[in-house]
Amino acid sequence: MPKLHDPVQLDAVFAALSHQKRRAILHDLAFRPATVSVLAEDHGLSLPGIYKHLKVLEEAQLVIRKKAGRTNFVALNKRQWRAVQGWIMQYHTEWGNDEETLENYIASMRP
Amino acid sequence: MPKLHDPVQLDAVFAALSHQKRRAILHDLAFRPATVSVLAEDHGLSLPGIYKHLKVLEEAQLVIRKKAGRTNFVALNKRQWRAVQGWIMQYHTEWGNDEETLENYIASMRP
DNA sequence: ATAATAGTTAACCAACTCGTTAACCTTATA
DNA sequence: TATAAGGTTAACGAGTTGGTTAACTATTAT
Repeated sequence: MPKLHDPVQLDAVFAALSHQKRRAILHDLAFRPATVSVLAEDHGLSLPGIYKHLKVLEEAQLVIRKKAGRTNFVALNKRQWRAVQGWIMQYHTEWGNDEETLENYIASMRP
Repeated sequence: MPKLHDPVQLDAVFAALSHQKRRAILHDLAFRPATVSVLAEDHGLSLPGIYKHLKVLEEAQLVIRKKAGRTNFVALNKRQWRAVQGWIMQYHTEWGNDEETLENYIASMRP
């Protein structure tokens, strides 16, 4: 599994994912590429509105774009998506009750 | 694997992860719980500074807290962390070159 | 009872976000 | 060539973020 390391990239990726419409756009793009105007239509946004979201997604490298004439196609960047999955999955937390763990820890800290 | 559904929660979780210091705090907490002041010290922040970050993490339910006297202990909320992993991993993208996929798609769209 | 420790809250500020409308550029189409 | 279609850019405004210092509350130690 590929993995992200650059903090600036990670900031950008998670900021991009922190907005419902951008997650919805990615969800769409997971099935098929789309044009800028179709995305605007489908997500109830003005063209400048969708444009900004796409810019955020592109700067996070979560999507790639390709111009064909005056039409601009957008697709999911699977490589980056897998990198995000890699980052998230590197933290394996064991099963167990947090409250209990914290109680024990506090108890162990008492003088 | 548990999974997140509420868009507001997802917004909060990814916004929380979109800041380097908060990711560093979570990284710390993955090993052991800590107090507010120790976290402030370790991450070079004033007490109000760390406090705000912890509030963001707590609202995203990524950490839990427990007061013991005047000391406030913070721990990773493993359940929520696993839920985030679940959300991320539900999108399985097959291996393959995006550029190529997009090229093919554009070609298939041409009149 | 006084003082120190641990944390919280308030107030402030510069920078950024997310939406808008209006103006503009580029590439078809009539 | 003019017009339309598809995108981009600029400018603005309400709201949020991330840090600070100063003031305050609550708990422990002397």
